Amino acid sequence: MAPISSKRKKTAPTMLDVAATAGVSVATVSAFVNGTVPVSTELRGRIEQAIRSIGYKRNAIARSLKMGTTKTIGLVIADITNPFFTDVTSVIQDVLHRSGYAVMLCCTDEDPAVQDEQISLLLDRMVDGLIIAPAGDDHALKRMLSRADIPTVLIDRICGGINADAVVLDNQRAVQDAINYLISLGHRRIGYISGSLDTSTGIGRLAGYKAALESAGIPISDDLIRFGNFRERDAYNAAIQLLVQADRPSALFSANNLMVIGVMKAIRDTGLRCPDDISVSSFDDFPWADVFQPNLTTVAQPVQAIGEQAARLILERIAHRGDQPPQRIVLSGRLMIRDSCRPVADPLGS
Amino acid sequence: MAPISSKRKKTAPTMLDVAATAGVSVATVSAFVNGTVPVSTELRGRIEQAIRSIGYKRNAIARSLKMGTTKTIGLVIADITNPFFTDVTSVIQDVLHRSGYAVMLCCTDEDPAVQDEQISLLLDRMVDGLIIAPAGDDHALKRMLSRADIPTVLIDRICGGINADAVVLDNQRAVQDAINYLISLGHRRIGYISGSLDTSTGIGRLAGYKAALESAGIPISDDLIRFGNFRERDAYNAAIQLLVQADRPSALFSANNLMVIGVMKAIRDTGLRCPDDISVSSFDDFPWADVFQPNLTTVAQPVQAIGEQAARLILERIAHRGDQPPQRIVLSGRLMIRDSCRPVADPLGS
DNA sequence: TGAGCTAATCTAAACGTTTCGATATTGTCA
DNA sequence: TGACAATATCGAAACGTTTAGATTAGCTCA
Repeated sequence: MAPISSKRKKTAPTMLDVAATAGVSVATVSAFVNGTVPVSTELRGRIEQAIRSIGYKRNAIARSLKMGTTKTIGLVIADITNPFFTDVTSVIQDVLHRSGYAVMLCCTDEDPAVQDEQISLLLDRMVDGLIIAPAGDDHALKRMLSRADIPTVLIDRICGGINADAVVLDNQRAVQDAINYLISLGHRRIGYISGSLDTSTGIGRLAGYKAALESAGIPISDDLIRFGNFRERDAYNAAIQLLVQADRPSALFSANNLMVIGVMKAIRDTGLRCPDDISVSSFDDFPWADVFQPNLTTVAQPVQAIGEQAARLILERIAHRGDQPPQRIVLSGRLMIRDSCRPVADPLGS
Repeated sequence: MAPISSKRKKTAPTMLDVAATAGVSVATVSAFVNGTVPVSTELRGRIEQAIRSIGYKRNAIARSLKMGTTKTIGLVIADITNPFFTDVTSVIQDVLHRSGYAVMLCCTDEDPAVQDEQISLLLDRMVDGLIIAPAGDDHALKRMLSRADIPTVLIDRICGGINADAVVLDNQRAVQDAINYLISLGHRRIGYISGSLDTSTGIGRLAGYKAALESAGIPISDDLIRFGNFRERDAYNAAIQLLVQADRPSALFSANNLMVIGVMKAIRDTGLRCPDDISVSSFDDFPWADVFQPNLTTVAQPVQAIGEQAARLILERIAHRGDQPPQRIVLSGRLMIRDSCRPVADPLGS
């Protein structure tokens, strides 16, 4: 007898198979597998044996369909290549896995259009919750979220009109501290490489810069503010513009980690040296910041706490849905003073 | 009339609802939504209208159950915090999304036990394929994979006994080139901070080191080889050991990016300076390597190509299952010479 | 005019679970 | 001994799709 087909469609064993070989009903198998209802030791043994012998594994898809829950969280960030998001992702992933949740990762590349697409993809797949670092202040996003009515927590950035839990930094205060430090070193012409003002972080950080100058009585000049859109390349161009000015700034602050690389390249390419010729500081810390020169003075974000809080919030929100009003958790940055900033040269040598 | 329940269980609209409001059967709706079978313009209009009016979205879970495919790929890596994996993840993510696949991310933290757990999680969720950078050479992993019979591609590392597609680097040659470069600068005592020999990368890179020394006629000394297990902290300790030796090495090579941070910290903490007192080179490049001092000489991996090939292989394997024998793609590293390595000091001043 | 086609639509059975309500099997007590 | 719980088990109906096969309507052509 020839085999029916050489390409046997190997179907994974199901509960039905287990039930058959153990001589019980599928309801009993289900009860045993999930421990929802007591099963006699007799049957328990037979089922256990059957499961082992045919190598049964519960099908999570079928379960999801029936239960209406996928035990999966969608994580939407701008760029997995950015160490800040990487660190946060790492801890979120860790915490959620420990609670039995899987994480679906999506990167928006700071583009609201692809963000909408990605979120739609996650919604289709019926994720139980969404953790989003929103790119831009997008209507489509708001509509989708309010429509889908899904537990959501915003991280890093908030978004007007989205009434969700959020964990963010006190960006204004953090930058203000950093700029105050520069001012305390005698800097008056401080260049600022800003992120996009479509994000709450871009706005908050710039506000911190302005507040610091203002309270020190230093006039705010648009000549000293350039936009790097949180990208290295744009920041490079922005920094070049500031550096070739006749009266160039004595210090530069970059509103995130990606941009400070561009800033340093610009400094190198204009033949300047940091910190000798110009001081530099930036938002976001690096693990190598205190080994490679110049040791950057940065604003470190509490990435561990951000990730933990985000994971906690989404789990709570899933457990209790709309019982409580949205929470907003505001954390503080920490100024890490190293040696990329020098006191401003005193022409009088006093 | 009081409402039945104030907590209306808002159920998402289904195909049945669409069918009802459009006055057609669900089969027709399905045909329209998927474009599998021609539908008259008349009904097409009615269905389109109905979908818009009740805000219908196809339920991907139900679809997956029926179709046996989730359009999801599991990505299993050691550590999302490592820039190498981050870069590769980013491009894999990108390519797969473009093909309509979602990516589920799991981190093993280099621990075979959690690796098994994570893969089991992914298998439960019926991912259509797996891209793995295996941690260790694990039986449980092999058993799971051969049992599950799922399209798999290995990246970065291979694993004896797993007969899957793979995209790896020619680690031996890459390290050999780097060590040859050090030798060409006159170095004879070259310290090596190795990764774990449970991984093919750990083995291949160490082999490169040894091969280079051997072909230069330099004796291989165990005193110059220490294990950093691909972690910063372990590498720090390993480097300290090498640096406090009476006859300390004149150059150090680190087998990955995480470890070289530890190495640099060790150099700093023993009061030495790179490259003046000691030369340093390492596997894996950094985006900032040419702006911060010392500008590290590194072996850059073609991360873009690795990610693209991995994504391509998994898609092909999903499309054609077991038709073709497993492919192994071997890419080459590139030595990026900067200035963390100096010619060895010549005591005779010749 | 009606047999034979084609094309569009529908009916109903899966996919692999969970779970409600029903049934069978005990043991307890009046 | 019969009524009544208390338990353990089972049967079958969902969950929201896809799709094979049946049905219907509209043609063509002998």
